[in-house]
Amino acid sequence: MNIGDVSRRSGLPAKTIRYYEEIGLIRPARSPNGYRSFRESDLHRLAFLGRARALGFTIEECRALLALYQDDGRESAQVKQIAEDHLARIDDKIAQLQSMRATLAHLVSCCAGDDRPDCPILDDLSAGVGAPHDG
Amino acid sequence: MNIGDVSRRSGLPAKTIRYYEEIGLIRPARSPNGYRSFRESDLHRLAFLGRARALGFTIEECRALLALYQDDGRESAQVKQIAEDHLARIDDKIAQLQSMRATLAHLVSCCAGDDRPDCPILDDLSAGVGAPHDG
DNA sequence: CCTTGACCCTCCAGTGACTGGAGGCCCTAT
DNA sequence: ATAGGGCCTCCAGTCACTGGAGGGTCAAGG
Repeated sequence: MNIGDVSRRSGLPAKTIRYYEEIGLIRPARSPNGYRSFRESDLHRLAFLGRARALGFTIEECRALLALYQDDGRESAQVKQIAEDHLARIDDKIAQLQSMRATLAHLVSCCAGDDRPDCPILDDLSAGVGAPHDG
Repeated sequence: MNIGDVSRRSGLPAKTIRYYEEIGLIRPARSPNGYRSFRESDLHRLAFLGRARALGFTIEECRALLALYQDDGRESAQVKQIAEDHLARIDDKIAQLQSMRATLAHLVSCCAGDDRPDCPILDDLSAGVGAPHDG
């Protein structure tokens, strides 16, 4: 298979596949003409990577997961640890975004959104540093 | 004020403040010795930026918001538009993360996390591309 | 006068995970 | 011979910083 074929079958852009080779996540063979020549096992690895990335794992986590996947002597606890760490990160991010969302939604609901300049959003943003009021 | 003072008062790292100058968000004066010399108005801008960034606005949105803030002839609708676009982006991200979270939490709950190699997390990740099964 | 230490400066490189583009080779069909 | 699509490498850019090297400035203490 050429890169275009694996790109279509894995759903990953060719650029990304080349990048994954560059950082050592896959090692496709080469044809005499210099083209990358992918086996089914390469495609399988790429599909794995695509799923893991879609779940938000970092590249380094993907690398670790792939290594565990290949390792018959792994302990599922190692995999679970990676997944749980990632889950915790996701929860942090969700919490952060929800906090932003709450503040922002409130400000938006307070703003008339008309042709006048008065704007509670800007008022809030500019209210950070205490203006030195007599004292 | 030197950069260390505004850093402390705005909560932004000195590096970030220099960066904001580099990209034209602030224009502090200079002392004869070459040090940046910040006025209260610079600090105010930085605090504004800090708040806007904390709400997740991009730098370019911050630039636009600052411009509107300075513009007495603004219409609050312009501000609201930026905030609503951002709110929509946040909602997208939250939805995406929650979908990841759901899948991942399910997988984690299915994984024994012991010393044996069997792992539903890896099974799921590797189940992307149809293995050619007899036919 | 000299040193110490905290502060400040600029410039360069790196982060994560790609993405876009230039410039050029390969292969098949006409 | 040519046209087109696919493939190659290498370089630069994204976003918003962050770290570090190498060096100047300033006030206090010996």
